[in-house]
Amino acid sequence: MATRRINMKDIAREANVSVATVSYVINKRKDQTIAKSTIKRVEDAVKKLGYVPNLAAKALVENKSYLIGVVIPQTEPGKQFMFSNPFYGELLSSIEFVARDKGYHVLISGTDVDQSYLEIANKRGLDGIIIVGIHPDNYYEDLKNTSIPVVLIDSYCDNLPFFSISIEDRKSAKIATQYLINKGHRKIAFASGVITGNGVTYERFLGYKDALEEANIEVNDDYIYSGTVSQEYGADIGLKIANQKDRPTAIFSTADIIAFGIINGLKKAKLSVPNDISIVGFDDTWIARDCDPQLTTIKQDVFKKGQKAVELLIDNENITNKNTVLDIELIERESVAQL
Amino acid sequence: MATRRINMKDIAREANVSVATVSYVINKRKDQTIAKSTIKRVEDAVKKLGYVPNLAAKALVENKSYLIGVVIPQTEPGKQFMFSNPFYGELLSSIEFVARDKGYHVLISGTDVDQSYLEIANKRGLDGIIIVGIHPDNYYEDLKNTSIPVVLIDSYCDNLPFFSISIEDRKSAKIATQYLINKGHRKIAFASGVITGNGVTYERFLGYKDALEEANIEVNDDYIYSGTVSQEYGADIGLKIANQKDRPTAIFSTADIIAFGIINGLKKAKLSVPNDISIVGFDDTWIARDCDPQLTTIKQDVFKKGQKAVELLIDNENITNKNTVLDIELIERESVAQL
DNA sequence: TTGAAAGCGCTAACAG
DNA sequence: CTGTTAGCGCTTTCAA
Repeated sequence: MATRRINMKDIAREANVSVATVSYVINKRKDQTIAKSTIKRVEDAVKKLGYVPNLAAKALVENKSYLIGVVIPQTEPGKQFMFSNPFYGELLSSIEFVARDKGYHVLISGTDVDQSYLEIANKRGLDGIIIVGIHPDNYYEDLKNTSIPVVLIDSYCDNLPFFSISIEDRKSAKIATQYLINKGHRKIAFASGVITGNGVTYERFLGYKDALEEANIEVNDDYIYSGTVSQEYGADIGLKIANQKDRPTAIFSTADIIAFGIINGLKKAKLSVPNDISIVGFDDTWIARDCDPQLTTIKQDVFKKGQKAVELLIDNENITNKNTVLDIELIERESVAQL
Repeated sequence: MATRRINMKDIAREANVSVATVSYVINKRKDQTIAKSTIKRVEDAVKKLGYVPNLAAKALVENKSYLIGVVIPQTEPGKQFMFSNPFYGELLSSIEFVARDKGYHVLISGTDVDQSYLEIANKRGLDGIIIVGIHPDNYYEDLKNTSIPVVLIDSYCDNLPFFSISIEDRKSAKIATQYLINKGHRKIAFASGVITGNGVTYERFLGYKDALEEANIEVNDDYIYSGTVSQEYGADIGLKIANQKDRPTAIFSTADIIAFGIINGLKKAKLSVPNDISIVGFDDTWIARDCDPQLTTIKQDVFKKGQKAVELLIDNENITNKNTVLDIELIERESVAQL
């Protein structure tokens, strides 16, 4: 059998001090003054015996788990995380990196329809929860009844007592659309995932309309495509647009991956980007650079988004405004032509 | 301040029983016989007070964390998880799903060069570790010194005391290559990520050579492309192959995402798949279906791979052979032409 | 500058 | 069938 794990008592014995002292040394507590020599004895013992603190015990007494829960949207329960959109993978990556750097670890979960996430959160005594993307309303309802700090990423729920991190989705979409307008386009399509009231997609839809209105262009319902955030749906759109009677000359897509699909669909229909149709994407994930042509897109700082989320959870002492808004930037590449 | 969490003592008081009895009921212990009426009283109290067990306490006394660690390869520390290859996302998804179903949760980590993962594992008292992909040798060395069960996915380290899950990579690659040979191809290129001794890529390389040898085709070094597992590198290969003097007529790629890139690179060079060049991929991720043309590829059961990994960690009582080998299947689609 | 001891919430002998 | 109690490994008063 594996030998018993080394604990504080062992260190105390080895270093000829009490467990309290060991604890003080291990945690480098500033409010306790320990003799240099004692510190050294303890540290030597730790090294010699290979002591590693037991976080479960620490959690129990401190009532703090050093654990952050991240909820990732799934295509269907038990199926796949939405990593087909690279945005989520990049985000998770930055969350994990920043959390680990601060001594926290990341617990991931998919969503189950029947089981509330709250139970997991409470069982584990999570120190914070990061919810990515849109979820059913009752999901958020549940979460209201907890004292665990929650950060919503890419979800607009102003009335809820959660932190949120977002970009100016509406303005970003407006900028993207205006860019197209400035390039001489007036027949501009909108391509996105499902448009729901509390999601980024709706905001971006509003921004799209803002730009059109300001330019006195009427919104044409035939130019609105809304489905799933996938290259598959994008390819669908591409095909449909190619065969549309009064075809748009440009498309604003709310995700690079959709834009990517559109390009493929268009190619299949022998249309070329940007010669026949221009397109602007969103996110600036690696896909934008791997498209042919490379995608002009709205870049958001994914790393910062994850980083900020973790910081909000960990150092949320004196946060005044619960809503953090990050900057965006339009990256010009090759997918838009001047009309 | 948040009110104190409900604990067993509260339930015991409410239900007029002892904490031991509460524990027995909560855990539905078969070895204890409890009066129906008592059970009901306890369950009612649990519901009334909204009791949720504290896993940290349970972990402390049981010496069991119900936590499984998953190590995902990263492009660089602090950069991104390798989710640009959809395979990893799908795998993680299935691991999380199966684990949760069994009452375990999943802790994810990237890899740090300087800090051993072992420390995290020990601190958390992980019940199991799943290592995905290839890592530096010292990574595995560290892990040998732990009593935590380890499952290696897609890594060949026979001499190490770990479980492993794999497919017959060598045979799979041979099947793929033979398929190409049977279609009349003799100039067959090999495209992969870095080829290292303990990785799947090397095995697949061997399988590729096996098939060639059996067909008396000499291995041509000019046909071996080895770089990173990315669409970007694939696009590179595509371009290079297009301009190659004695161009191959077919390519076997060890990852769909590379194959996908190759197709794009080839297209850019005005070559068409499969008319000019045939290609077989590997994994059967969503990318294979989203390619144009759709990719003929080796399908591996990613869900089962994740599921098996979790099962090995949790129910590893009487496992006889440490190496689990899963089946594969060649999926015929549109990317290969008869010569 | 250090240590004794209580207790975090839970499980598991063991006793009744 | 149910309760008492001793820890699990750690932090933290409080006392020395």
